[in-house]
Amino acid sequence: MNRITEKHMKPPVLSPQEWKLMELLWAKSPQPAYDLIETLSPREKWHPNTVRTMLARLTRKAVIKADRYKNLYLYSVVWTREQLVAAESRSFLERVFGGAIRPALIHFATRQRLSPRDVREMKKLLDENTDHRHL
Amino acid sequence: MNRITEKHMKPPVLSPQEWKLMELLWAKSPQPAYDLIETLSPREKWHPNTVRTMLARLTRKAVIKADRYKNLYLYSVVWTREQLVAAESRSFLERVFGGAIRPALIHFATRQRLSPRDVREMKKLLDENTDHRHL
DNA sequence: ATGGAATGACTACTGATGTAGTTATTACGT
DNA sequence: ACGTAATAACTACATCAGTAGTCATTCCAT
Repeated sequence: MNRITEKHMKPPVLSPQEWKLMELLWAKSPQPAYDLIETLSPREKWHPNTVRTMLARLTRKAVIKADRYKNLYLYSVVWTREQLVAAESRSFLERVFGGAIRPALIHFATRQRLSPRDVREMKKLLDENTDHRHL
Repeated sequence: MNRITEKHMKPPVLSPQEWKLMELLWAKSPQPAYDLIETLSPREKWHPNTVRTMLARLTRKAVIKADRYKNLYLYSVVWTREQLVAAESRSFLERVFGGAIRPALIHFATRQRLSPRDVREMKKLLDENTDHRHL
């Protein structure tokens, strides 16, 4: 199997299905294909080969790596969840909000009733991230 | 040209290139293909036929509509920008944050230094969207 | 009425994604 | 040492996105 693991690259944007697989690997890594299939076959109704194909492709794209152990591979993450979230967010902001965070924040803040606790937390975060040199 | 315009459907998720085209149509609608090509060919270096293909596909997907005028079509939007932003956001939240807005807000709020003005505005929005019946 | 430019329609090709079938390899139990 | 079950590897195929070439139609100017 191809094991290109070019580091110091930007993490890529993943497809919806790939995210589901990755969530499992972030929860526990490394894992053999078998375990992932065990989890995903019932939950997502994926054929075992489908899981294997996705693992192979993610490995080729160096999103995960595969270490041989006996007759099987142990798959592990290469990027942290945070790195991939950041990549996905950048891509999303770029497409939808022209790269600007402010309108995105506004969009999300106004889209859903937030509990007073959420609001308190958000305000705290906002304070911590205020740049007072600005303007 | 196919003119399925099934209304009362969920707006679809668009590709990055499609967003660029749509931005022009939201800025001015209707527009003939020619005008869009004029704008996009230099800016995005798209071949005229590429623009036409995208217009045809967007029309088939009922994201825009095409009204014949003489020997050409006038393209106009079917969905508001807000509706498409909402669809894209849902898809993004689903993939990356398991559908939860809170972690997304937190992610964006902590990703960038925000100006005091931004923070004031955000706090105002948060207050307006606090659901006091919560919890 | 006719020919040419503009426009639309159709076709094509590559790469990614989602899904899974088929074949080859390998490690382990007997 | 050998057969078999597990695993990996390879192949397949549809759909969509991105990009653009080619063929068909149509309107207008002469």
